[in-house]
Amino acid sequence: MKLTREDWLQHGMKTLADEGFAALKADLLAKSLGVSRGSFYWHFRDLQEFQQALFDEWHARATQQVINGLEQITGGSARLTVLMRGAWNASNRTERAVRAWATHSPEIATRLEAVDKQRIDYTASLLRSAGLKPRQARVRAIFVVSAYLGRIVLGDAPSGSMAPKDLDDIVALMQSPVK
Amino acid sequence: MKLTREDWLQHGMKTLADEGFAALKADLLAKSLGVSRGSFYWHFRDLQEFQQALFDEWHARATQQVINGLEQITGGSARLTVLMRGAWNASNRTERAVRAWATHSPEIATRLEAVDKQRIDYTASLLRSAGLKPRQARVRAIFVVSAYLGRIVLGDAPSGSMAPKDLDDIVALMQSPVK
DNA sequence: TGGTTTCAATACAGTGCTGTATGGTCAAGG
DNA sequence: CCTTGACCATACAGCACTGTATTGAAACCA
Repeated sequence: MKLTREDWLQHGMKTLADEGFAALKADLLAKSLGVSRGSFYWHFRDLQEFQQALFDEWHARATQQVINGLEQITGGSARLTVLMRGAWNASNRTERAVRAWATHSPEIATRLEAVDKQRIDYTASLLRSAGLKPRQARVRAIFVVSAYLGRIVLGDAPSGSMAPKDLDDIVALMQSPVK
Repeated sequence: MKLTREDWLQHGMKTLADEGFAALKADLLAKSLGVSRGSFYWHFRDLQEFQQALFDEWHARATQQVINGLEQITGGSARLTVLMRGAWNASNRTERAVRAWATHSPEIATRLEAVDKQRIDYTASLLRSAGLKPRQARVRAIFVVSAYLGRIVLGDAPSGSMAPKDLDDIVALMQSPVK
């Protein structure tokens, strides 16, 4: 079976989502693709290169696309609502796996930190355009992004009981100035 | 050097906090204790037994003590404030390590889920006694606990810029009924 | 057609761990 | 003082994986 580098990455993404980072081994991937590791080491210098590439793939798909997509929506307030709904309703198995991955790979952890920072900055900008003062916007942005990340490590079970309506309540709360 | 089972667990806790779960290997622990693995396998049947015991140790220290300590404070509203401050200001390297650990050990993950559920229930009860309706209390409890967990996986860097005052603002927000 | 490039199979040595088997040491207590 | 039991060292086989070297086969191009 003849494969390309992209086939491997594609399969890597699926494996990451389905079985977690622990399955990102050359021989396991090769076995599940029905080839030998010889193929893997043809397309990638070593495991590290593969994993870096896979992270790039994820980052490109997930974060950038989300931000770009949101830019279409005009109102800053509506953007936060859309963002939160997407974040909390999607099952996000992949992001969960990436997070777990970062806990045992310093390289991934470093890259993920940058992504988180990006998210906080963006959320803060949305809150500012909803009328909050910069300082307050930043504090709440940290809180909101933390909640999003927490929801991911928490899994679907508890947060499953949250309806869109419940979420909107919280979004409204986070946008309201302190009394 | 003559050691007891408790010495091993103690050292395990320190190692977990300092170097993460990846350092919870029989031979690494033995080396850093200045003994051989023979000692380890004297006190513990296998790695799994050691890790289960270590988790119990953590759970006993962390969660139960926190809850018991809070029971001393009378006002439910004050409790939430105290809880949040403690959660957000402590560096919590250990809990971070435990979370990472859970991502690659199904046994630990299962036990940790139970702990999270416990935390949500407790937080919801605090919010109810602050005057929120049960449904709303539960939704916000999930959000608050998520934020706490997210803060842990996020690390200290971003949330370091949050003063106690900022946190109190958020606590007040979470306790206020939706307008 | 034959030669080159592109991709894959196989076999190998090496690493970092696990758990087990067996024997050694030292302190306490008859 | 000699034994027993608690504790540790050492050596071994095994497993799951890595990366490398070499050979093999198919696909494209001259």
